[in-house]
Amino acid sequence: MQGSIGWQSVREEALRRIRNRDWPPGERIPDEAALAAELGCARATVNRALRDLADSGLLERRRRGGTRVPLVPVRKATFSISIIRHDIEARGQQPGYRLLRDTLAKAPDKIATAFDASATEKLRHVQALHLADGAPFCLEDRWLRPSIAGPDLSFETLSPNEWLVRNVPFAQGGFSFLAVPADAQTAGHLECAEGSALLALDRTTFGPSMITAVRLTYAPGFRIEAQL
Amino acid sequence: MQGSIGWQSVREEALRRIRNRDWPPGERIPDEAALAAELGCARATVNRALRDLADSGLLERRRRGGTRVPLVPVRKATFSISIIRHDIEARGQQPGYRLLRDTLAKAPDKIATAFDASATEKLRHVQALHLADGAPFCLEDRWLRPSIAGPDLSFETLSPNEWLVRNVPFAQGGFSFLAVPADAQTAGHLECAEGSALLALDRTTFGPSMITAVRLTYAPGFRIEAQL
DNA sequence: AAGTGGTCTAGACCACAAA
DNA sequence: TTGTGGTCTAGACCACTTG
Repeated sequence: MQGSIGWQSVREEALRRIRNRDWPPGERIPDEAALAAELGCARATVNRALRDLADSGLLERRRRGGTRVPLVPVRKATFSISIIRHDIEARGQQPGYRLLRDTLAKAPDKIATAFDASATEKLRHVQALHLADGAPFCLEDRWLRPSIAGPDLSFETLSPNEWLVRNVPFAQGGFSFLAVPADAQTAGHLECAEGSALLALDRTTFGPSMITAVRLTYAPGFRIEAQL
Repeated sequence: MQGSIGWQSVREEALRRIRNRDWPPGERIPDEAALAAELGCARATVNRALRDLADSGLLERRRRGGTRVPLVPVRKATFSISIIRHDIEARGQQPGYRLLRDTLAKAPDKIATAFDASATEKLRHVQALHLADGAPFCLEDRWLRPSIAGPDLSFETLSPNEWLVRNVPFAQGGFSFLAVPADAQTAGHLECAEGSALLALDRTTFGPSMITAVRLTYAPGFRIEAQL
């Protein structure tokens, strides 16, 4: 190795050796000190490079056990979630928005349980449609703890999605993707046939206690894409 | 800050200040040298912590521009993709496998184009069913370049998924999630109603040239889950 | 022009797990 | 026990980009 220094160069060289089977799957590779000597850089630089590869699942590292090329690599993919309007703009389309419903209502058991809400407590239930170039893009069906977003906060022009991202950021949560058949109401809003297979994203957000639960149901044809 | 040292402690302290609005969205935070002095550690340690938060989308960093709490945080989630059998085992279920089809055939245009295959070239077409506790879990529908997996390689007992992960690792590729209605054949294999909404994962893998394209169609109820 | 993050270095100590 | 990665430190230079 003689190319320009830098931990990224070290990573690329290591990646080359992995793909090239110079370092076969299951085998230990030279330790950091040896690589540093061979490549003419500090051990910390090698460490940074190998740690990065390990984070990507292309290497396994263990104290005292050394670094190995895994027999079965676990590739990791990442995708970003933020403001729906930005996603639409990123597709080169004109975003639109329409509030469909904004009421206080008793949530279904599943939701109420997640909120740890009492049997009679009402939650704010908001439904809104996001549009791309005027066509339905995504149906937002959200339950909100009223103490987070009081009645004086209107979602007429600003979607709950965007308000929350801007005002209740940095919270914890979980999410899951699933496929759902379009029910009559959803089919109407998304202008598709009832029973259509739709991609949905369920998401919960909580700080000290539950803040919001939302299902985003996307119009037919929508894909979540990523690179390996 | 007096807790045990370590870059993770610095990250937690920074995270606390972000969530606590000590560092409000849009504002610049103290530079690395200042934080290092305040927290009583080296600048490199602060750097490691803040870089980690920036990688998660919780901070924005720019040379000369300083570090800021973003107005609209972009949360990043990661999920792993590897061997289907392992996923089933991780759910605490007994994995099973059945080969349904293994032929040489002309691929549909969309696939053939991805392979850059000539009009008459045939590709290996494999269909297999993955089972969890004996029930259908996932239908694997794969096209393979024959030069990668010759006819002497049988997929009777080893799924193409697993063979590829073990023998053609470290390749590049892309993938996407989508929802599809179950066609008659898929419904039969997955033992669900025709037209059911199913989660599918399309994936392409290529090295110097296209290696394989696969669609994994999951049984009803399957979810991809992740934490924020 | 100058301030800030990005990175490298050389050395050190520690934690962990394999031998 | 001992070798390996994990991390910290103090100092240095550089790259970018903002004012």
